[in-house]
Amino acid sequence: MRIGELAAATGVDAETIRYYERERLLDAPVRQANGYRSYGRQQLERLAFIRHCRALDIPLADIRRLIKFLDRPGEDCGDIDRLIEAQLVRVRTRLQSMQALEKQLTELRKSCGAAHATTECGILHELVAAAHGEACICHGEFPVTPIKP
Amino acid sequence: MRIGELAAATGVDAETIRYYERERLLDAPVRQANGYRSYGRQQLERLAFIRHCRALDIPLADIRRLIKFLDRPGEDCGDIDRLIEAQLVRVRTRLQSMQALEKQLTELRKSCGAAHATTECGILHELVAAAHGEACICHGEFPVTPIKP
DNA sequence: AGAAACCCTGTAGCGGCTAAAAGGTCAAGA
DNA sequence: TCTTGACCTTTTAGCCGCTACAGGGTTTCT
Repeated sequence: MRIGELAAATGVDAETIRYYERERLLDAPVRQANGYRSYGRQQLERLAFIRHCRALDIPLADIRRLIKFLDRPGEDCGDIDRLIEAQLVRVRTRLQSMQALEKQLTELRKSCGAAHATTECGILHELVAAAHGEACICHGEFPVTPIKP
Repeated sequence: MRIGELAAATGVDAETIRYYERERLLDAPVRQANGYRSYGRQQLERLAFIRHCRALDIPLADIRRLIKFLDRPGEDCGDIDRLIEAQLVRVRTRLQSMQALEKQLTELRKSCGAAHATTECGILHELVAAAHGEACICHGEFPVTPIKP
């Protein structure tokens, strides 16, 4: 299997496959006489494994660790468990901030009334309000108080 | 106000402030005799505006556009409306994929039973299953079917 | 024979910072 | 006065996970 065929079989761009090789997630494959990469079923399965992990948004560094577990089995499963747990925590954290964001933007959009000149735009006014230190639906951590003169 | 004071007043790293200047989100400030940057209240408010937009995850390119609206008011508000709408769409899309991810990882974590050798690790088995083309909770788009020999 | 489709390597770009290197400036303390 | 240390300056490179060239070689189709 050449790289293009592997790409077609997995839906992974050929450039990305070469990138994974550079990043040592895939072993360097055998080369044909002309220098073309040649892949077998094992490499295809490993690539599918990588993409599956990526679909779970697991970082490449963690995938490298998981691959080590695959290659050297019989070791402690707890590390894998912790790795997945950490990923779940990351995802949940981002999920929460995304939810907050969605709420804030929905609120913000409401404030655009019928007016059509930017001077009267509720959205812009709402956004600028933060800069004046007014109470703001989105952004509380660092209220910007005017500097003493 | 020197850059460190502006940083302290807004909670924005001084490096980030210089970065915003390079990216032309902040105007180049007046310099003191010694070459130090000197900021006034206007710059502080602009920085707060930028950070507020960033808290809404609005990309820097869009923030540049919003700043233009601030500087040249009286124009069409519809553009602002569309910009925020687009941001809301982006956020909602990501929110949905985050939710799917959370579900998948929660499922995956369940599959780690009491076994503690990696050979028996349910998580690893589940992850590898994708590579064998088995039905998989997470990853359906490109089922990896073995290559014909 | 020539065009199109594939492959190779190496390098640079994306966004939004963050950090480090290598130096200049200034106020307070020994 | 000298030194320490906190600040400031610039330029440059790194992070992540790709993606997209440029500039070549090879193979396949017509």
